[in-house]
Amino acid sequence: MKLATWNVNSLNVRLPHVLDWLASNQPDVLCLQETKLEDSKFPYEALHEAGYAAVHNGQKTYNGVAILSRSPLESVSLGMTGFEDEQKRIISATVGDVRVVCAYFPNGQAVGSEKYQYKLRWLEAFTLWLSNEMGRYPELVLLGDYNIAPEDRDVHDPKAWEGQVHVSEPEREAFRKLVGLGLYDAFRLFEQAEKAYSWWDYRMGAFRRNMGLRIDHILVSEPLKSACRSCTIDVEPRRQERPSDHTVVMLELGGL
DNA sequence: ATGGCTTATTGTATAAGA
Repeated sequence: MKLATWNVNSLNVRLPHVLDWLASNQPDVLCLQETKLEDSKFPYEALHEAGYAAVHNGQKTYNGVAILSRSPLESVSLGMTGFEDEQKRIISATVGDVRVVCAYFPNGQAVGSEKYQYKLRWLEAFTLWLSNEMGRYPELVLLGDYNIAPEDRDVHDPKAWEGQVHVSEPEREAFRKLVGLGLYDAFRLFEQAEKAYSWWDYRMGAFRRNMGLRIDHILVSEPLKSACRSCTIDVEPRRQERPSDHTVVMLELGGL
């Protein structure tokens, strides 16, 4: 079973990229973030023609998450309980025996800002909610744009980024608490090349110079840990014309 | 150098992303 996550930064703009990527890579599941579409504008038909069922939790202009799957998506749920939020950041569904949670974590804008406070509150509520979900669904995968680089090795220039949003200690602590529920960063289960990132700023030729952050992650629950066969970042989508600023992270699970 | 790109909005400048 092959699962992947991709913050597409507008599915309206990136639908051709997504269709190309699906055709080339044939994943079983693809999670999308920042679709920036109302549900009524979601391209169900084009994805169906490509062989994928889809569920979407979207809104105009901002946020929006979707799960695409070649096999049926069951027990779909939108958002999380215990946290009132207008922002559409979470969608979950069961595929086979695996619970798939697709999330677009808040950006946080700047340390100390209102959006940063919202990010920390959201993280606390999300961790509590996910803990309960893991009780209900032991085989769980959490894929998405976490907007947190968990360690300095996930940052191209840790000194320049020190204390900034995405790497600040409260955010990293929240990430560790999430992992502390009994999850594993699938990317770090395997030997990886140094300077592996999933996002690069559009400006300053950041991609060309590999000035990036690893902020898109796949966490797996304990019962799935031994099923992990590989976890890789596919930089190809970032090389294309008119790319998203994020690229794809992929997980292969065996024996499922 | 607080810029630098990209996207969306009933736009022609502003907000947001990371």
